[in-house]
Amino acid sequence: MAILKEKAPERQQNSQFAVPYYAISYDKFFQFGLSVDCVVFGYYEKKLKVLLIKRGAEPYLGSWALPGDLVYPNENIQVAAQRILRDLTGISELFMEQTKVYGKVDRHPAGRVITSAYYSLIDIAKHDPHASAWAEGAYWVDVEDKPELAFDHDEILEDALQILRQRVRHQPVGFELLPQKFALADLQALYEALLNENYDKANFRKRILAMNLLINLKENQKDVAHRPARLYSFDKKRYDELIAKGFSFEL
Amino acid sequence: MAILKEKAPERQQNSQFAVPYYAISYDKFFQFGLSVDCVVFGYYEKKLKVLLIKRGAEPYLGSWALPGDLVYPNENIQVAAQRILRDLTGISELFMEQTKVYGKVDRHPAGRVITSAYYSLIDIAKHDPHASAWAEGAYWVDVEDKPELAFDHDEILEDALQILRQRVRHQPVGFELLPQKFALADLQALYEALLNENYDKANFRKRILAMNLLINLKENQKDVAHRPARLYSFDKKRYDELIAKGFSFEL
DNA sequence: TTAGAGAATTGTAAACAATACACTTATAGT
DNA sequence: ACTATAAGTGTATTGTTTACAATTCTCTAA
Repeated sequence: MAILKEKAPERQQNSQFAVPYYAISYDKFFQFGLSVDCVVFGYYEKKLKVLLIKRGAEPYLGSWALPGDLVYPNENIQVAAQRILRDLTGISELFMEQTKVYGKVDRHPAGRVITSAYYSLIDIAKHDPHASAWAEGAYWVDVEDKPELAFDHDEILEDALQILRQRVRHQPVGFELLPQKFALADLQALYEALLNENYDKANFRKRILAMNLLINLKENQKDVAHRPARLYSFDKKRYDELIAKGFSFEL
Repeated sequence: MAILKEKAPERQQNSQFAVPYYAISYDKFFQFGLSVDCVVFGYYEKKLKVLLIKRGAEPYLGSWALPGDLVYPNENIQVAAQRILRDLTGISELFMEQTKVYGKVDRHPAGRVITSAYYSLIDIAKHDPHASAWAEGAYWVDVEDKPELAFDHDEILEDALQILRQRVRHQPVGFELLPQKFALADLQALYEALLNENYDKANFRKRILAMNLLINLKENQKDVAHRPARLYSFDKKRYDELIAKGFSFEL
């Protein structure tokens, strides 16, 4: 361990556990509220959707917003996030990942509330959202055509979207948005919707299959008016193995 | 805007702005402390370093820790982060980026303190750290050979390291660790140290130059005992232009 | 002044991967 | 059995990456 710089001359101020010289009492530091806001993405009819609520309470009564709630003082953040999504969707084991913290002094009219944002991906067909207590209703809204949101939620959503696009390029999170069994064309359409690009069918298929992350279910689509496609599912076990070996997913 | 689900039956609980049914008062939600912890990376003698302090106050007096401090109730988080690093390094315009929030109920012995972590990259040669008030001293420590840290700082550092590696692959943040003027071999050594890989000198050079993100300074190294290398600097202006056009940096 | 050391820089053939696009196959509906 | 539609396959071309050798430049020390 290289030490490049020795101890500096003493000053006595700003100590984390003593009263600072300009006399703000220690308690003053413990006045923050903490909330979680969830950006829940879904995919439906070739469009990326986000789950929004209409606020049923002040402030911003009646406005559109991301689902979120205050965290209890004895509750872990991750647990709070799961609680909010469980209330909203009825699902308890959701894919969730932290995006960013938002803590502008004036971001919340009720006081200094900092919020930790999470994004989540779910298969819409499988799980319809309920409305919850603090909302008039929960709705799936097209991301491309969303209303203005309360608080700084527009910024939170924008950031989450950017992080989703980044992730989807480098990690196979996209599978969370699809049903368990899907055709390669479904996967391609999803990627095209998410990333706003078009891929060649033959080449997309080859690239995806070359990764060896799909299980061929030896089972075909039903009730389509043309040649039915082969169904696949995502091989999470194999993915974890590859990751452990230092494999990096690309597009 | 597609509405897939209408308003659900009413319940009255958990409201963000009414007292919940199990009678926790509203004030009870505003008891959190907020801190910022900074993971400052530097690069020196072909090793990745991190700036650590030795704590000069309880709790964890005498332990190694990341530099950090409580945020004032009227202070923006980003501002607090800059303040902490300015106290420590004397630099006011540092590259900083949020990594994650840590909020386990018991992570801090003094109460419920959630912390927002930031990482930062600086050119060690240019800026020596001071020790600050709450620390006995600030030291550059080899990341590969670091002591155990106070609080959950081991986890924070580990996560930051992972994020740094991810970033450095896809965005040219690495340049922040180098002096303004550098040789291609310096850049290669930096990448090799960061990512723990070895690159072919000829191919690395071609890949980097093909990106057109370096400015050839038409100026050579001095005082080396062999053919001096051409010096380059990073062309941030051009990078911003490319990004605006949807360019994505790779490795 | 010059030879040798050490690293920078350039060049290139071969291996590999990505792309465009045409072709073949399977099912449902008429 | 014929047509429409989309699934799935094959391949030549082009472009990129890799490995490794050859060359150039400057310093140092004889």
